[in-house]
Amino acid sequence: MGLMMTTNAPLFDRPATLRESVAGHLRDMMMQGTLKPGQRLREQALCQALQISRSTLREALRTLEAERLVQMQAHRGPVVASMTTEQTKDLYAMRELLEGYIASSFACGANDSQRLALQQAFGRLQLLASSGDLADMLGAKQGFYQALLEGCPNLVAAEMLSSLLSRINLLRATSLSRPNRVEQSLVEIQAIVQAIDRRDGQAAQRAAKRHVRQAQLAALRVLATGSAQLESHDG
Amino acid sequence: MGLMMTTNAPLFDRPATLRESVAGHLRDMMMQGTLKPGQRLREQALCQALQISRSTLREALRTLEAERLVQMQAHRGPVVASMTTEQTKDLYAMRELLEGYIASSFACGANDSQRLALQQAFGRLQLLASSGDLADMLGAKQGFYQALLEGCPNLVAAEMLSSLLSRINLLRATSLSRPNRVEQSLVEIQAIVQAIDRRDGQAAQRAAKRHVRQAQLAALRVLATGSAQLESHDG
DNA sequence: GTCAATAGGATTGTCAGACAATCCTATTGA
DNA sequence: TCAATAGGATTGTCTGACAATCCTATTGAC
Repeated sequence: MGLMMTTNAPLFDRPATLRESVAGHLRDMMMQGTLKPGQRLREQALCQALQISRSTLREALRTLEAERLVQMQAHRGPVVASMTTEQTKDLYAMRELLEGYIASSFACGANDSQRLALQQAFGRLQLLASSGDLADMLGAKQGFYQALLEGCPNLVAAEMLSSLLSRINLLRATSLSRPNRVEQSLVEIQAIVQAIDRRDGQAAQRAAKRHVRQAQLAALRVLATGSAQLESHDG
Repeated sequence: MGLMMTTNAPLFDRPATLRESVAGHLRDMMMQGTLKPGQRLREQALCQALQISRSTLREALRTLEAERLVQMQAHRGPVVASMTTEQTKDLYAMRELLEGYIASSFACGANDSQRLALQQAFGRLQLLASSGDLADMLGAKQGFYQALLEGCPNLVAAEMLSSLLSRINLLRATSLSRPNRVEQSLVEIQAIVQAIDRRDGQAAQRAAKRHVRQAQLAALRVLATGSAQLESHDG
Protein backbone atom coordinates (compact mmCIF):
# COMPACT_ATOMS: atom_id res chain seq x y z
CA MET A 1 0.00 0.00 0.00
CA GLY A 2 1.32 3.36 1.01
CA LEU A 3 3.01 5.51 -1.50
CA MET A 4 6.32 6.74 -0.33
CA MET A 5 7.14 10.18 -1.65
CA THR A 6 9.93 11.81 0.17
CA THR A 7 10.15 14.51 -2.39
CA ASN A 8 6.61 14.89 -3.55
CA ALA A 9 7.65 15.11 -7.18
CA PRO A 10 7.03 12.64 -9.96
CA LEU A 11 9.66 10.21 -8.98
CA PHE A 12 7.92 6.92 -9.50
CA ASP A 13 6.85 6.52 -13.06
CA ARG A 14 9.35 4.48 -14.97
CA PRO A 15 10.22 1.70 -12.54
CA ALA A 16 7.85 -1.20 -12.60
CA THR A 17 8.52 -2.52 -9.15
CA LEU A 18 8.55 -0.82 -5.81
CA ARG A 19 12.04 -1.95 -4.96
CA GLU A 20 13.38 -0.29 -8.11
CA SER A 21 11.71 2.95 -7.15
CA VAL A 22 13.21 2.69 -3.73
CA ALA A 23 16.67 2.00 -5.08
CA GLY A 24 16.30 4.91 -7.46
CA HIS A 25 15.10 7.15 -4.73
CA LEU A 26 17.98 6.31 -2.44
CA ARG A 27 20.36 6.75 -5.34
CA ASP A 28 18.94 10.19 -5.98
CA MET A 29 19.25 11.16 -2.35
CA MET A 30 22.90 10.15 -2.40
CA MET A 31 23.59 11.99 -5.63
CA GLN A 32 21.85 15.05 -4.31
CA GLY A 33 23.76 14.94 -1.05
CA THR A 34 20.80 14.32 1.21
CA LEU A 35 22.52 11.12 2.22
CA LYS A 36 26.20 11.69 2.85
CA PRO A 37 29.14 9.27 2.68
CA GLY A 38 29.64 7.41 5.91
CA GLN A 39 26.10 7.96 7.03
CA ARG A 40 24.39 4.92 8.43
CA LEU A 41 21.25 3.67 6.77
CA ARG A 42 19.16 2.11 9.48
CA GLU A 43 16.59 -0.19 8.08
CA GLN A 44 13.80 0.64 10.46
CA ALA A 45 14.19 4.36 9.98
CA LEU A 46 14.21 4.04 6.20
CA CYS A 47 11.23 1.72 6.21
CA GLN A 48 9.25 4.24 8.20
CA ALA A 49 10.42 7.20 6.17
CA LEU A 50 9.63 5.55 2.85
CA GLN A 51 6.60 3.61 4.09
CA ILE A 52 7.80 0.29 2.80
CA SER A 53 8.46 -3.12 4.21
CA ARG A 54 11.83 -4.36 5.28
CA SER A 55 12.02 -6.96 2.52
CA THR A 56 11.59 -4.36 -0.16
CA LEU A 57 14.10 -2.03 1.38
CA ARG A 58 16.67 -4.73 1.86
CA GLU A 59 16.42 -5.87 -1.73
CA ALA A 60 16.94 -2.30 -2.86
CA LEU A 61 19.97 -2.09 -0.59
CA ARG A 62 21.42 -5.21 -2.19
CA THR A 63 21.23 -3.51 -5.55
CA LEU A 64 22.95 -0.39 -4.27
CA GLU A 65 25.56 -2.51 -2.55
CA ALA A 66 26.40 -4.23 -5.81
CA GLU A 67 26.70 -0.81 -7.41
CA ARG A 68 29.18 0.11 -4.67
CA LEU A 69 27.08 3.03 -3.58
CA VAL A 70 26.37 1.38 -0.26
CA GLN A 71 28.83 -0.55 1.87
CA MET A 72 27.84 -3.19 4.35
CA GLN A 73 29.63 -3.09 7.67
CA ALA A 74 29.52 -6.37 9.50
CA HIS A 75 26.86 -6.40 12.16
CA ARG A 76 26.37 -2.68 11.80
CA GLY A 77 24.43 -2.62 8.58
CA PRO A 78 24.56 -0.43 5.52
CA VAL A 79 26.26 2.93 5.24
CA VAL A 80 26.59 5.30 2.32
CA ALA A 81 29.86 4.45 0.62
CA SER A 82 32.85 6.59 1.37
CA MET A 83 36.14 6.58 -0.48
CA THR A 84 39.79 6.90 0.27
CA THR A 85 42.03 9.13 -1.78
CA GLU A 86 43.49 6.03 -3.36
CA GLN A 87 40.11 4.82 -4.48
CA THR A 88 39.27 8.24 -5.82
CA LYS A 89 42.32 8.13 -8.02
CA ASP A 90 41.39 4.67 -9.24
CA LEU A 91 37.89 5.77 -10.07
CA TYR A 92 39.09 8.78 -12.02
CA ALA A 93 41.60 6.67 -13.92
CA MET A 94 38.78 4.40 -15.03
CA ARG A 95 36.60 7.35 -15.88
CA GLU A 96 39.36 8.74 -18.04
CA LEU A 97 39.66 5.46 -19.89
CA LEU A 98 35.94 5.02 -20.40
CA GLU A 99 35.02 8.60 -21.07
CA GLY A 100 37.75 8.79 -23.68
CA TYR A 101 36.42 5.69 -25.34
CA ILE A 102 32.86 6.92 -25.26
CA ALA A 103 33.65 10.37 -26.58
CA SER A 104 35.46 8.74 -29.46
CA SER A 105 32.58 6.35 -30.05
CA PHE A 106 30.12 9.20 -30.04
CA ALA A 107 32.18 11.17 -32.51
CA CYS A 108 32.26 8.28 -34.95
CA GLY A 109 28.99 6.48 -34.33
CA ALA A 110 26.25 8.81 -33.12
CA ASN A 111 23.39 9.79 -35.38
CA ASP A 112 22.18 13.29 -36.11
CA SER A 113 19.52 13.54 -33.44
CA GLN A 114 21.95 12.33 -30.83
CA ARG A 115 24.46 14.95 -31.93
CA LEU A 116 21.81 17.61 -31.75
CA ALA A 117 20.80 16.48 -28.28
CA LEU A 118 24.40 16.75 -27.14
CA GLN A 119 24.76 20.26 -28.48
CA GLN A 120 21.55 21.32 -26.82
CA ALA A 121 22.64 19.79 -23.55
CA PHE A 122 25.92 21.65 -23.80
CA GLY A 123 24.03 24.86 -24.51
CA ARG A 124 21.98 24.43 -21.36
CA LEU A 125 25.14 23.70 -19.44
CA GLN A 126 26.77 26.91 -20.62
CA LEU A 127 23.68 28.87 -19.73
CA LEU A 128 23.26 27.51 -16.24
CA ALA A 129 26.96 27.58 -15.49
CA SER A 130 27.24 31.35 -15.55
CA SER A 131 23.94 32.41 -14.07
CA GLY A 132 22.35 29.53 -12.20
CA ASP A 133 23.30 28.13 -8.85
CA LEU A 134 25.37 25.03 -8.38
CA ALA A 135 22.42 22.66 -8.11
CA ASP A 136 21.06 23.69 -11.50
CA MET A 137 24.51 23.44 -12.93
CA LEU A 138 24.92 19.91 -11.64
CA GLY A 139 21.58 18.99 -13.14
CA ALA A 140 22.68 20.35 -16.50
CA LYS A 141 25.91 18.44 -16.28
CA GLN A 142 23.96 15.29 -15.59
CA GLY A 143 21.91 16.10 -18.69
CA PHE A 144 25.04 16.52 -20.75
CA TYR A 145 26.35 13.15 -19.71
CA GLN A 146 23.02 11.54 -20.35
CA ALA A 147 23.12 12.87 -23.90
CA LEU A 148 26.67 11.66 -24.28
CA LEU A 149 25.85 8.19 -23.03
CA GLU A 150 22.77 7.87 -25.19
CA GLY A 151 24.86 8.50 -28.26
CA CYS A 152 27.32 5.76 -27.44
CA PRO A 153 26.61 2.67 -29.53
CA ASN A 154 28.25 0.47 -26.94
CA LEU A 155 25.61 0.04 -24.27
CA VAL A 156 27.91 -1.84 -21.95
CA ALA A 157 30.33 1.05 -22.00
CA ALA A 158 27.54 3.51 -21.30
CA GLU A 159 26.38 1.47 -18.35
CA MET A 160 29.86 1.25 -16.94
CA LEU A 161 30.57 4.94 -17.21
CA SER A 162 27.19 5.77 -15.74
CA SER A 163 27.96 3.60 -12.76
CA LEU A 164 31.37 5.21 -12.36
CA LEU A 165 29.90 8.69 -12.47
CA SER A 166 27.45 7.77 -9.75
CA ARG A 167 30.24 6.62 -7.50
CA ILE A 168 32.29 9.72 -8.19
CA ASN A 169 29.26 11.89 -7.55
CA LEU A 170 29.19 10.59 -4.02
CA LEU A 171 32.01 13.02 -3.44
CA ARG A 172 29.84 16.02 -3.05
CA ALA A 173 33.03 17.87 -2.38
CA THR A 174 33.03 17.89 -6.11
CA SER A 175 35.75 19.33 -8.24
CA LEU A 176 33.37 22.08 -9.28
CA SER A 177 33.60 23.70 -5.88
CA ARG A 178 37.12 24.85 -6.70
CA PRO A 179 37.39 28.49 -7.66
CA ASN A 180 37.43 29.01 -11.38
CA ARG A 181 36.87 25.32 -11.97
CA VAL A 182 33.44 25.74 -13.55
CA GLU A 183 34.73 28.03 -16.25
CA GLN A 184 37.71 25.89 -17.07
CA SER A 185 35.51 22.84 -17.10
CA LEU A 186 33.29 24.43 -19.71
CA VAL A 187 36.24 25.13 -21.94
CA GLU A 188 37.36 21.52 -21.69
CA ILE A 189 33.90 20.21 -22.43
CA GLN A 190 33.57 22.54 -25.36
CA ALA A 191 36.69 20.98 -26.81
CA ILE A 192 35.00 17.58 -26.59
CA VAL A 193 31.85 18.84 -28.26
CA GLN A 194 33.76 20.52 -31.04
CA ALA A 195 35.84 17.45 -31.75
CA ILE A 196 32.68 15.38 -31.84
CA ASP A 197 31.19 17.91 -34.19
CA ARG A 198 34.10 17.42 -36.53
CA ARG A 199 33.61 13.67 -36.19
CA ASP A 200 37.20 13.50 -35.04
CA GLY A 201 37.24 10.51 -32.74
CA GLN A 202 40.87 10.80 -31.73
CA ALA A 203 40.58 14.43 -30.81
CA ALA A 204 37.37 13.78 -28.90
CA GLN A 205 39.12 11.08 -26.93
CA ARG A 206 42.05 13.32 -26.12
CA ALA A 207 39.77 16.16 -25.09
CA ALA A 208 37.67 13.88 -22.90
CA LYS A 209 40.71 12.43 -21.20
CA ARG A 210 42.13 15.86 -20.57
CA HIS A 211 38.84 16.93 -19.04
CA VAL A 212 38.71 14.00 -16.68
CA ARG A 213 42.32 14.49 -15.66
CA GLN A 214 41.69 18.13 -14.82
CA ALA A 215 38.56 17.21 -12.91
CA GLN A 216 40.54 14.67 -10.95
CA LEU A 217 43.19 17.20 -10.03
CA ALA A 218 40.56 19.62 -8.83
CA ALA A 219 38.77 16.91 -6.88
CA LEU A 220 41.94 15.76 -5.20
CA ARG A 221 42.76 19.29 -4.17
CA VAL A 222 39.33 19.62 -2.62
CA LEU A 223 39.81 16.37 -0.77
CA ALA A 224 43.25 17.38 0.44
CA THR A 225 41.95 20.68 1.74
CA GLY A 226 38.74 19.89 3.54
CA SER A 227 39.62 16.44 4.73
CA ALA A 228 36.89 16.30 7.34
CA GLN A 229 34.81 13.83 5.38
CA LEU A 230 36.20 10.76 7.06
CA GLU A 231 33.90 10.87 10.04
CA SER A 232 30.51 9.30 10.26
CA HIS A 233 27.75 11.79 9.71
CA ASP A 234 25.55 9.92 12.04
CA GLY A 235 22.90 11.37 14.29
CA MET B 1 16.93 -33.84 -3.50
CA GLY B 2 18.72 -30.82 -4.29
CA LEU B 3 22.17 -30.76 -3.12
CA MET B 4 23.81 -27.59 -4.14
CA MET B 5 27.49 -27.88 -3.88
CA THR B 6 29.43 -27.04 -6.90
CA THR B 7 32.41 -27.96 -4.92
CA ASN B 8 30.72 -30.24 -2.47
CA ALA B 9 32.52 -29.11 0.59
CA PRO B 10 33.34 -25.96 2.36
CA LEU B 11 31.05 -23.47 0.86
CA PHE B 12 30.26 -21.36 3.85
CA ASP B 13 33.52 -20.20 5.26
CA ARG B 14 34.77 -17.01 3.74
CA PRO B 15 31.51 -15.25 3.12
CA ALA B 16 30.17 -13.83 6.32
CA THR B 17 26.52 -13.95 5.43
CA LEU B 18 24.38 -16.66 3.99
CA ARG B 19 23.15 -14.53 1.13
CA GLU B 20 26.73 -13.95 0.00
CA SER B 21 27.35 -17.67 -0.05
CA VAL B 22 24.20 -18.16 -2.03
CA ALA B 23 25.11 -15.47 -4.54
CA GLY B 24 28.55 -17.00 -4.85
CA HIS B 25 27.15 -20.43 -5.30
CA LEU B 26 24.75 -19.36 -8.02
CA ARG B 27 27.56 -17.46 -9.68
CA ASP B 28 29.68 -20.59 -9.66
CA MET B 29 26.90 -22.65 -11.14
CA MET B 30 26.52 -20.18 -13.96
CA MET B 31 30.24 -20.04 -14.60
CA GLN B 32 30.43 -23.77 -14.64
CA GLY B 33 27.50 -24.13 -16.96
CA THR B 34 25.18 -25.91 -14.56
CA LEU B 35 22.83 -22.99 -15.01
CA LYS B 36 22.56 -21.99 -18.64
CA PRO B 37 21.64 -18.67 -20.23
CA GLY B 38 17.91 -18.25 -20.62
CA GLN B 39 17.14 -20.76 -17.93
CA ARG B 40 14.49 -19.70 -15.49
CA LEU B 41 15.38 -19.48 -11.82
CA ARG B 42 12.22 -20.29 -9.94
CA GLU B 43 12.39 -19.08 -6.41
CA GLN B 44 10.62 -21.95 -4.79
CA ALA B 45 12.76 -24.55 -6.50
CA LEU B 46 15.97 -22.75 -5.58
CA CYS B 47 14.86 -22.27 -1.99
CA GLN B 48 14.22 -25.96 -1.68
CA ALA B 49 17.39 -26.98 -3.47
CA LEU B 50 19.58 -24.66 -1.41
CA GLN B 51 17.59 -25.03 1.80
CA ILE B 52 17.24 -21.32 2.36
CA SER B 53 14.43 -18.90 2.86
CA ARG B 54 12.94 -16.81 0.13
CA SER B 55 14.21 -13.54 1.57
CA THR B 56 17.78 -14.74 1.51
CA LEU B 57 17.49 -16.06 -2.01
CA ARG B 58 15.85 -12.94 -3.31
CA GLU B 59 18.51 -10.70 -1.85
CA ALA B 60 21.15 -12.83 -3.51
CA LEU B 61 19.27 -12.53 -6.78
CA ARG B 62 19.28 -8.74 -6.45
CA THR B 63 23.04 -8.85 -6.25
CA LEU B 64 23.36 -11.03 -9.32
CA GLU B 65 20.88 -8.86 -11.16
CA ALA B 66 22.99 -5.79 -10.50
CA GLU B 67 25.98 -7.73 -11.80
CA ARG B 68 24.01 -8.42 -14.96
CA LEU B 69 24.34 -12.15 -14.52
CA VAL B 70 20.62 -12.50 -13.93
CA GLN B 71 17.87 -10.71 -15.79
CA MET B 72 14.45 -10.06 -14.39
CA GLN B 73 11.57 -10.66 -16.73
CA ALA B 74 8.43 -8.85 -15.72
CA HIS B 75 6.03 -11.13 -13.93
CA ARG B 76 8.06 -14.14 -14.90
CA GLY B 77 10.91 -13.77 -12.51
CA PRO B 78 14.64 -14.22 -12.84
CA VAL B 79 16.44 -15.99 -15.64
CA VAL B 80 20.13 -16.56 -16.27
CA ALA B 81 21.29 -13.69 -18.46
CA SER B 82 21.62 -14.33 -22.16
CA MET B 83 23.27 -12.08 -24.68
CA THR B 84 22.77 -10.95 -28.21
CA THR B 85 25.63 -10.85 -30.67
CA GLU B 86 25.62 -7.09 -30.38
CA GLN B 87 26.03 -7.25 -26.63
CA THR B 88 28.79 -9.79 -27.01
CA LYS B 89 30.71 -7.39 -29.20
CA ASP B 90 30.19 -4.61 -26.69
CA LEU B 91 31.43 -6.75 -23.85
CA TYR B 92 34.55 -7.78 -25.72
CA ALA B 93 35.26 -4.18 -26.69
CA MET B 94 35.20 -3.24 -23.03
CA ARG B 95 37.29 -6.22 -22.11
CA GLU B 96 39.86 -5.18 -24.66
CA LEU B 97 40.00 -1.70 -23.20
CA LEU B 98 40.24 -2.86 -19.61
CA GLU B 99 42.49 -5.83 -20.11
CA GLY B 100 44.89 -3.67 -22.06
CA TYR B 101 44.94 -1.15 -19.25
CA ILE B 102 45.43 -3.80 -16.62
CA ALA B 103 48.20 -5.62 -18.44
CA SER B 104 50.01 -2.34 -18.78
CA SER B 105 49.42 -1.53 -15.10
CA PHE B 106 50.72 -4.91 -14.10
CA ALA B 107 53.83 -4.52 -16.21
CA CYS B 108 54.68 -1.22 -14.57
CA GLY B 109 53.29 -1.55 -11.08
CA ALA B 110 53.28 -5.13 -9.86
CA ASN B 111 55.73 -6.31 -7.23
CA ASP B 112 57.99 -9.34 -7.43
CA SER B 113 55.73 -11.84 -5.74
CA GLN B 114 52.86 -10.83 -7.96
CA ARG B 115 55.02 -11.30 -11.02
CA LEU B 116 56.08 -14.70 -9.81
CA ALA B 117 52.49 -15.67 -9.18
CA LEU B 118 51.60 -14.68 -12.72
CA GLN B 119 54.39 -16.74 -14.19
CA GLN B 120 53.40 -19.76 -12.13
CA ALA B 121 49.80 -19.36 -13.17
CA PHE B 122 50.88 -19.22 -16.77
CA GLY B 123 52.96 -22.32 -16.27
CA ARG B 124 49.97 -24.22 -14.95
CA LEU B 125 47.95 -22.97 -17.86
CA GLN B 126 50.47 -24.27 -20.37
CA LEU B 127 50.58 -27.59 -18.60
CA LEU B 128 46.83 -28.14 -18.44
CA ALA B 129 46.21 -26.80 -21.91
CA SER B 130 48.00 -29.61 -23.67
CA SER B 131 47.16 -32.57 -21.49
CA GLY B 132 44.16 -31.80 -19.31
CA ASP B 133 40.55 -31.60 -20.27
CA LEU B 134 38.73 -28.39 -20.96
CA ALA B 135 37.39 -27.98 -17.43
CA ASP B 136 40.88 -28.05 -15.92
CA MET B 137 42.06 -25.69 -18.58
CA LEU B 138 39.27 -23.25 -17.76
CA GLY B 139 40.19 -23.44 -14.10
CA ALA B 140 43.78 -22.65 -14.93
CA LYS B 141 42.73 -19.73 -17.06
CA GLN B 142 40.68 -18.43 -14.18
CA GLY B 143 43.78 -18.74 -12.03
CA PHE B 144 45.81 -16.80 -14.55
CA TYR B 145 43.33 -13.96 -14.56
CA GLN B 146 43.18 -13.96 -10.82
CA ALA B 147 46.93 -13.53 -10.69
CA LEU B 148 46.72 -10.78 -13.27
CA LEU B 149 44.02 -8.93 -11.37
CA GLU B 150 45.80 -9.22 -8.06
CA GLY B 151 48.81 -7.49 -9.52
CA CYS B 152 46.82 -4.54 -10.75
CA PRO B 153 47.24 -1.59 -8.43
CA ASN B 154 43.94 -0.13 -9.53
CA LEU B 155 41.37 -2.10 -7.58
CA VAL B 156 38.45 -0.51 -9.35
CA ALA B 157 39.83 -1.64 -12.67
CA ALA B 158 40.33 -5.14 -11.34
CA GLU B 159 36.76 -5.27 -10.11
CA MET B 160 35.42 -4.08 -13.41
CA LEU B 161 37.36 -6.56 -15.48
CA SER B 162 36.42 -9.36 -13.14
CA SER B 163 32.79 -8.49 -13.57
CA LEU B 164 33.17 -8.36 -17.33
CA LEU B 165 34.86 -11.75 -17.41
CA SER B 166 32.01 -13.24 -15.44
CA ARG B 167 29.51 -11.98 -17.94
CA ILE B 168 31.54 -13.20 -20.87
CA ASN B 169 31.94 -16.57 -19.20
CA LEU B 170 28.21 -17.00 -19.38
CA LEU B 171 28.85 -17.85 -22.99
CA ARG B 172 29.87 -21.38 -22.35
CA ALA B 173 30.17 -21.68 -26.08
CA THR B 174 33.47 -20.14 -25.29
CA SER B 175 36.01 -19.16 -27.84
CA LEU B 176 38.21 -22.01 -26.64
CA SER B 177 35.93 -24.56 -28.23
CA ARG B 178 37.20 -23.52 -31.66
CA PRO B 179 39.72 -25.88 -33.18
CA ASN B 180 43.26 -24.77 -32.65
CA ARG B 181 42.10 -21.86 -30.51
CA VAL B 182 43.68 -23.13 -27.31
CA GLU B 183 47.13 -23.27 -28.82
CA GLN B 184 46.88 -19.87 -30.40
CA SER B 185 45.49 -18.46 -27.20
CA LEU B 186 48.55 -19.69 -25.34
CA VAL B 187 50.86 -17.95 -27.75
CA GLU B 188 48.98 -14.69 -27.32
CA ILE B 189 49.02 -14.95 -23.57
CA GLN B 190 52.70 -15.75 -23.60
CA ALA B 191 53.28 -12.51 -25.41
CA ILE B 192 51.52 -10.70 -22.59
CA VAL B 193 53.57 -12.46 -19.95
CA GLN B 194 56.83 -11.77 -21.73
CA ALA B 195 56.05 -8.10 -22.17
CA ILE B 196 55.16 -7.89 -18.50
CA ASP B 197 58.41 -9.62 -17.72
CA ARG B 198 60.29 -6.93 -19.60
CA ARG B 199 58.26 -4.35 -17.71
CA ASP B 200 57.18 -3.03 -21.07
CA GLY B 201 53.75 -1.58 -20.38
CA GLN B 202 52.99 -0.55 -23.93
CA ALA B 203 53.85 -3.93 -25.34
CA ALA B 204 51.83 -5.65 -22.64
CA GLN B 205 48.86 -3.52 -23.50
CA ARG B 206 49.18 -4.27 -27.20
CA ALA B 207 49.53 -7.98 -26.56
CA ALA B 208 46.54 -8.03 -24.22
CA LYS B 209 44.39 -6.18 -26.71
CA ARG B 210 45.40 -8.50 -29.48
CA HIS B 211 44.55 -11.48 -27.33
CA VAL B 212 41.09 -10.18 -26.52
CA ARG B 213 40.42 -9.33 -30.15
CA GLN B 214 41.33 -12.82 -31.24
CA ALA B 215 39.20 -14.32 -28.51
CA GLN B 216 36.31 -12.20 -29.65
CA LEU B 217 36.67 -13.35 -33.23
CA ALA B 218 36.68 -16.96 -32.14
CA ALA B 219 33.70 -16.44 -29.85
CA LEU B 220 31.68 -14.74 -32.55
CA ARG B 221 32.40 -17.58 -34.93
CA VAL B 222 31.17 -20.05 -32.36
CA LEU B 223 28.03 -18.01 -31.85
CA ALA B 224 27.43 -17.73 -35.58
CA THR B 225 27.79 -21.46 -36.03
CA GLY B 226 25.82 -23.03 -33.25
CA SER B 227 23.19 -20.35 -32.83
CA ALA B 228 20.80 -22.52 -30.92
CA GLN B 229 21.41 -20.72 -27.67
CA LEU B 230 18.54 -18.30 -28.05
CA GLU B 231 15.91 -20.63 -26.72
CA SER B 232 14.94 -21.04 -23.13
CA HIS B 233 16.58 -24.06 -21.59
CA ASP B 234 13.64 -24.57 -19.35
CA GLY B 235 12.39 -27.87 -18.07
C1' DG C 1 37.75 9.03 41.23
C1' DT C 2 39.02 6.05 37.53
C1' DC C 3 38.72 1.84 35.26
C1' DA C 4 36.73 -2.64 34.34
C1' DA C 5 32.75 -5.81 34.12
C1' DT C 6 28.20 -6.59 33.37
C1' DA C 7 23.48 -5.80 31.82
C1' DG C 8 20.30 -3.90 28.69
C1' DG C 9 18.87 -1.98 24.35
C1' DA C 10 19.52 -1.50 19.42
C1' DT C 11 20.29 -3.46 14.88
C1' DT C 12 20.95 -6.80 11.49
C1' DG C 13 20.57 -11.68 9.43
C1' DT C 14 17.44 -15.11 8.61
C1' DC C 15 13.24 -17.54 8.77
C1' DA C 16 8.10 -18.54 8.10
C1' DG C 17 3.68 -17.50 6.41
C1' DA C 18 0.41 -14.85 3.91
C1' DC C 19 -2.12 -12.53 -0.02
C1' DA C 20 -2.99 -9.91 -4.37
C1' DA C 21 -1.71 -9.38 -9.16
C1' DT C 22 -0.36 -11.27 -13.10
C1' DC C 23 0.80 -14.77 -16.35
C1' DC C 24 0.60 -19.39 -18.45
C1' DT C 25 -2.06 -23.50 -19.54
C1' DA C 26 -5.66 -26.34 -20.43
C1' DT C 27 -10.21 -27.30 -20.48
C1' DT C 28 -14.60 -26.01 -22.33
C1' DG C 29 -17.89 -24.09 -25.61
C1' DA C 30 -19.23 -22.46 -30.29
C1' DT D 1 -10.72 -25.54 -35.44
C1' DC D 2 -10.66 -21.55 -32.83
C1' DA D 3 -12.01 -18.53 -29.05
C1' DA D 4 -13.25 -17.78 -24.15
C1' DT D 5 -13.02 -18.92 -19.65
C1' DA D 6 -11.25 -21.13 -15.44
C1' DG D 7 -7.56 -22.78 -12.72
C1' DG D 8 -2.86 -23.18 -11.30
C1' DA D 9 1.72 -21.24 -11.01
C1' DT D 10 4.86 -17.52 -9.87
C1' DT D 11 6.36 -13.25 -8.35
C1' DG D 12 5.96 -8.73 -5.59
C1' DT D 13 5.09 -7.13 -1.26
C1' DC D 14 3.79 -7.18 3.57
C1' DT D 15 3.86 -8.73 8.49
C1' DG D 16 5.77 -10.81 12.39
C1' DA D 17 9.26 -13.25 14.71
C1' DC D 18 13.81 -14.64 16.93
C1' DA D 19 18.89 -15.31 17.59
C1' DA D 20 23.37 -13.21 17.27
C1' DT D 21 26.01 -9.48 17.70
C1' DC D 22 27.25 -4.84 18.78
C1' DC D 23 26.96 -0.43 21.31
C1' DT D 24 25.99 2.02 25.57
C1' DA D 25 25.46 2.95 30.08
C1' DT D 26 25.06 1.56 34.43
C1' DT D 27 27.25 -0.74 38.14
C1' DG D 28 30.96 -2.51 40.93
C1' DA D 29 35.81 -2.70 42.47
C1' DC D 30 40.26 -0.81 43.56
